Amino acid sequence: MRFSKAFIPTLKEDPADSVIPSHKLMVRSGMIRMLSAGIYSFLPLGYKVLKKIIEIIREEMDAIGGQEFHLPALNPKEIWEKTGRVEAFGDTMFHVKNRDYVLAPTHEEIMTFHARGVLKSYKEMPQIWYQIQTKFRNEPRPRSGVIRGRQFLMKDAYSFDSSWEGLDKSYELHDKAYRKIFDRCGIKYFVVGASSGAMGGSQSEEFMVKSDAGEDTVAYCESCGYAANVEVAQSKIPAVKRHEVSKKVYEIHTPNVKSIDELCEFLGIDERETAKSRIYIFNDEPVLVLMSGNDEVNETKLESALGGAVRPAHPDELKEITGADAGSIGPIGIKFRIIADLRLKDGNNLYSGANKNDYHIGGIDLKRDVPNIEYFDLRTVQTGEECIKCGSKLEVFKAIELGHIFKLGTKYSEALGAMFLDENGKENPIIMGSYGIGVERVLACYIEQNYDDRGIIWDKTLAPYQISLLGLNMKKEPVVSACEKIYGELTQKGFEVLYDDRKDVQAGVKFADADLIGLPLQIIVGERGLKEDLIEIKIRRTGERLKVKTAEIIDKVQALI
RNA sequence: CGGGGCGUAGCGUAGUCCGGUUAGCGCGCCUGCUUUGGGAGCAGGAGGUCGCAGGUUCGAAUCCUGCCGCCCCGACCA
Repeated sequence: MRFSKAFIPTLKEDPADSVIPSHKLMVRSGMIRMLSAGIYSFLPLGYKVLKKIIEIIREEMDAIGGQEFHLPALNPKEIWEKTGRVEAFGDTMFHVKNRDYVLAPTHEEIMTFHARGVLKSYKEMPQIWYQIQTKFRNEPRPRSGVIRGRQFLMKDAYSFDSSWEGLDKSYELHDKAYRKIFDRCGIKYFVVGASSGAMGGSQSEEFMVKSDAGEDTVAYCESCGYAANVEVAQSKIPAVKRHEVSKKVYEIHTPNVKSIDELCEFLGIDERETAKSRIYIFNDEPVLVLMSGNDEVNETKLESALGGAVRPAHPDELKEITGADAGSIGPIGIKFRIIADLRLKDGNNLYSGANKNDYHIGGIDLKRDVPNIEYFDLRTVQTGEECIKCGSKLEVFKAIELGHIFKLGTKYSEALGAMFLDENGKENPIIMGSYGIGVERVLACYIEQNYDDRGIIWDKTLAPYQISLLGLNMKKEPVVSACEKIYGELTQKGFEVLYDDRKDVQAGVKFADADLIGLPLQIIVGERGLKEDLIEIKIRRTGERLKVKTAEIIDKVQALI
């Protein structure tokens, strides 16, 4: 491609509305432009990369026996009502105004619809069906460029099995395919066990990339590879020690002492001797949640312990419920349900609130004084705690979810009546899995991991072109003819070359654009070098420069790429 | 949806508090000449409903009201 004919609108300055590096660089290098919040147009350069990612995904999906579909994004609302997901998605789903259609945010329903009545025998399974297609989600707050959009490309795949063992196998196949896809794309990722959330189903794993732009928080152990979303992560943090002798319960006047830190300072004790109370509302009933010291309540863990959605009690409800404000609440004298973090199990000689403002209680023995207490893992893991598996230090950080694989089970097949006959002629719901990859996120994450202060750094696999050919002064005949020759030969050999043949552009501008766009190799043809019969090759990633005889340039490029 | 910020030419911005020339600057764009290995120089030029609507005023980018859009933090999130 000749730069003079290409539409690659590069920008010298960062766009004002972008924050993260990948977003800035995609806009600056002319890959994308925003149309509206969370809605991006891919320009030719960006679309070239996207197509390469799609092709890798397609190859690996085909390699595990996947069959590619192309389903409509416009769906009758009725089918979504059958699975209860119109309500489940709520405002996240786009609704068409002048007909009873919705824009599909995913495709479990539609794939199941097609399986229903067609996959009727165990003999026809397993099946893996997938597509690479646009999804629509009315995100309340799109952000980070292409990472969270209202319209985005997803590779979504669905497996249909006649047994749970079959599902395990399909799930394994996807796990392997995903690893190959991300490896081939050159992305450094890790896999975490996750809560399956509103998708339903049992096992699920997320493929994550470490990034400050991420929306998930994960705990990761470098030495053994343990990784888990903080929603479910555990650590080896020691339980509170039970002392041999339990003291008696006694009240302490603690004026203006609100936080655990203040309490520790006031009494000269360690935070491990304290129990913090939080009040949550579950099914319109209050629940007191007791945590050790400054441990944070993990609401996801709390919800799975209780088996339903919770909300923190409002500050003005607290006094009515407990008799005290936040900071003075404790387990003694509470008549409603009390649950505590496992770390506190059978703890004694603890300090907690007295349910009376400005008072705390010491000498609490949970076993003796709070007999109905229930214990669950409720705390949020912190950086520096010991890995639950190997005991090394855990690191907690933000990450972007690139892909997610789920064992769905029979939720959708049951709701939509997708049944098959087994070996015994008995009717059963098809056992399903569902597997997604955010295609633009693969692109954005690659860039997040591969850039410097000059621009993007492409490996040849995803690079929109492999080679930048820079004709430094296109008004000089020797430069032009050398460039044309190289361009012709490389193109003939099947290389994708972006040939900067712009006539009235300064050398500096060409260098800057080449570094910004970031193709792996730059062939630099200038009058100066040609006088000595030399052409320069620059390797974008390392900045290394090689001077090569004109006659050897093609061989050298082939060797380097 | 809560909190904060912003909206002036294709991009980046000054001016807004305290109303008053023809709305300024840099980049980019067009023409000509020069320059040509790391974002050139000179000269000339085009490009603006100052987000939209209403109001106050002799006069509004500037003050008031409403709306829209964009970004960030939070909530939410498959």
